Amino acid sequence: MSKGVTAKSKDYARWYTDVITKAQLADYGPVKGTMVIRPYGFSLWELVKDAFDCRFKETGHLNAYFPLFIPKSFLSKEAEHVAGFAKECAVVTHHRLIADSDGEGLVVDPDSALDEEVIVRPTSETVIWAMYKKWIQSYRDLPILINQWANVVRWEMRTRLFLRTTEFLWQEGHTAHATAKEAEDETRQILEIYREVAEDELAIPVFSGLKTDAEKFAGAEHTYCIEAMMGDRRALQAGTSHNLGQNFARAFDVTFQNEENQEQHVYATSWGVSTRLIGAIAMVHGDDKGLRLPPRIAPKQVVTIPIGKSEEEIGNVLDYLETPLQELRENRIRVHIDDRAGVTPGFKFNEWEMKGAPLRIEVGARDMEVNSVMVVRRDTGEKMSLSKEGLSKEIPRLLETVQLSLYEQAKSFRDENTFSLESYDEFKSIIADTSGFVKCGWDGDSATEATIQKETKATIRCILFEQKVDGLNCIFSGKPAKHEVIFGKSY
RNA sequence: CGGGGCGUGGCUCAGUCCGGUAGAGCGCUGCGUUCGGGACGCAGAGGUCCCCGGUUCAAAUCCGGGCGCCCCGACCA
Repeated sequence: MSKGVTAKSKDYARWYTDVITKAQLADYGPVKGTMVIRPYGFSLWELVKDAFDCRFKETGHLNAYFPLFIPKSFLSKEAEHVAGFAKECAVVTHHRLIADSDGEGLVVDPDSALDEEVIVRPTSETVIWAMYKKWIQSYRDLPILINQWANVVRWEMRTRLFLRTTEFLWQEGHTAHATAKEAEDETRQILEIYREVAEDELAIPVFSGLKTDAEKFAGAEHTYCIEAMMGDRRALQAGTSHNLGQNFARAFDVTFQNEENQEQHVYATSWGVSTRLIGAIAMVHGDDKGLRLPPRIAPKQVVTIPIGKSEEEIGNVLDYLETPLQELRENRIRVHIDDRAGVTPGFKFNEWEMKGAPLRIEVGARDMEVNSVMVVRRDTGEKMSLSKEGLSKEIPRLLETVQLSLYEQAKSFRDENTFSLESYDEFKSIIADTSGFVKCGWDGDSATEATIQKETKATIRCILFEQKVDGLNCIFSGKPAKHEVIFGKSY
């Protein structure tokens, strides 16, 4: 691992790429736009995933798996949905390769063309609703609360590790309900889970709200979202929950008989978060030394680095630490001992800072003499000498402190860069000069939204749940505001 | 798809203008000394200079053609 990363202030995009690759979260795959998630990055993803998965299960959802391949014709059944995804679909047209006539290469066998071409799922609404049609007859079959963890493919032109890759991992929930209210409750319940995981586990403060029609999911009645601010003050959509109404039920003709024996279309929701969240964690918390991971999702919460001049001295340190570290493990703390030989302690300090381990324990002869250990916080860099006996109590407390501190730091940063404005001139200069979020009134007109986007590149990230529209005017038109919204430049 | 740049050891790149033994730093391997903030010495390994063709006694270097990648603009979780 070469030294350091490009300074955040110097080149944010490069800083980000440096951190992701040097912390060994991910690497570029051989096909343009693809990404390898390396073991450290995948461990992080697994912890994020579990935080969501257990909450989905607590609220009655079950995991299932639907196919990667979808008949091309399915995509076209819902008009908005096609328009949204058709232009970025990978299409499978053949099923065989043969040796090239003039050498060693392989070419597509023209005789192997598929009768019906299939697409690689960009999202699974269509296959899932084709199946739900078979499974739903009566109100007794409802609700269906299914989630799947899967990969999807969207053929993007410009990609960035975790933030936008051709293939990515995500979770997509697809539910079917008897009433509009149930579907709406589900959509909101999931959004609340997203908010909770983002804030409590990933330590990322978010704005929750509604997407405008221009920004909503293709095929949804309406879309709720959580929006976060990255370290360069740009917005990142961190999760979306869609109320699909009866759009997909109509497109796939999915009906049920209600208690009054009437045939009705089913109400639907879908919702997702993706590996993009890993990018968000890096951008919200990272600094010029690398990642800073919130303890609740850090693969290694406490990294111990023994210091000594010989194998024997290292052995003594490991003996010294055995009991306290065992106690921590029994307490379900993820403890790692970096006892690699031939690498200096200083190198290890830097490496684990790059990887964002929340706490580091350094132990050498000096500590053993006074029956203590040196503990260093990644978020602040603060070093403290703690008694060996107190560790099993102190470490969990410190991890909590770091968790909260990261959240507070991120929240202060976001709030300092969120401006409540009333003048469009100020709006333009804020967006152009420092970036950041602008909280302001909007007249609800999509033409206004489009013009602002054209002039400033800022989009409405969300219509806030908590609204104060009394006396508020539209930032652009000056007409009475219909909504209070957050504008920002987005990823 | 439009504009710009680049392909040389695992990585970052020099060498190309002006043809003449393929280099540096980092990384890697071995041994020794080190070890509380990215250690040092010695010895080594590692190359289709993107590909194809041409010019030449001789091509990483010149000429022609191709391929690939990166950056900037129009779409996006």
